[in-house]
Amino acid sequence: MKRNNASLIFLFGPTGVGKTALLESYFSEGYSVVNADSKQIYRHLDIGSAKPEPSLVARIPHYLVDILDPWEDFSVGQFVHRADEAVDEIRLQGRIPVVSGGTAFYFKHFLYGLPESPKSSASVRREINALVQENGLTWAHEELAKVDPVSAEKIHQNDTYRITRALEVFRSTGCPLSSFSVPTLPREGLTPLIIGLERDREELSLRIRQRVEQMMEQGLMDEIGSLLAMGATAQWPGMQGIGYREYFTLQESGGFSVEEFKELIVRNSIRYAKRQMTFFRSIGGVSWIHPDDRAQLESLLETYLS
RNA sequence: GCCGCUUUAGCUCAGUUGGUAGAGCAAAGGACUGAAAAUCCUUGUGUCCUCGGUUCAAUUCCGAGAGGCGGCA
Repeated sequence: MKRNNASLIFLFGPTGVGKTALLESYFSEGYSVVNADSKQIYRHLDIGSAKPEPSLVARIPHYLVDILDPWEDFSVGQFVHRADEAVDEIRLQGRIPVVSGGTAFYFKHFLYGLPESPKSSASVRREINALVQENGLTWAHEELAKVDPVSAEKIHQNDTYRITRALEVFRSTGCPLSSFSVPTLPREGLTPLIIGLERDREELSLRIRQRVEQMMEQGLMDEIGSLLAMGATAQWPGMQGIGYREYFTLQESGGFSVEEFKELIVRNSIRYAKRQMTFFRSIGGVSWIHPDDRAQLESLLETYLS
């Protein structure tokens, strides 16, 4: 098997599809993994984020796992920069990088490159949030329409997140978000083998259910307990992850039963998996396979790497 | 056994003074310009429990039967 210096593999799929197991059996020899999962970058989120076992990480070098504390901010921009560095380093070692994870947004921008728009500013965002809080979302959308009619047209009036971001960009640059161009083609020299993992709905739901059960057995509650002891709040970026956020949601609404907690995690995971699939399907050039289809996977690798 | 209430979307229930029905939740589909496990959008045909009667027309009224809940025996 010849190793092309430009070789790069993407491995993605919805939560619970079986990415980690596949890494274990196919990519342990001569490969290094670059994590593309927005929650596994955080330390202390081991069980709830379904982080790979230490034994796997010991066998296959992993990059971008455990690089931040769960209260620290991260973004696609940082992901792309750090993933680029990781890929370079892996190649220097004569190994093949496998970008693996479930955050479709990260894959998209890694493949196409970042838009020209500026990175997010926490302080400006805070200001905007305060204004939105005070004057209401309708007002915010109208404000946006004044300074950036193109974005206002595209962003739905209920989409707090995107309205805030668009206003933030205008405030910090004086230019509308829509004036920054978005790349539509893969970056120069980037020709990865894109492997998408897919299972049918019932199969995936069942696996998600089993995995949540397993997380509870592994001590998800204890993990949350120690995060709380560290001062965790629902506002920590890491606490937005499924398996953690449900704790805060249920706390807020009063009651709390383990059964309820598990069911909520299962439901949110299944919904997330669906959103992931929608996003992944919009990425071009993907070879979709079932994780158990060894022959298909082997032939894809063979063809790509020779 | 008797009496009362109840049976409508996967679930909880509205509703039609008789013209074949609609909310919430669940579910399905979609979007994605540096927080993305985030944020947001769209989508409701279902023997209105069954059988019979009245009626131009019944899920709606009447009768019987069946299931559920409660009370009395």
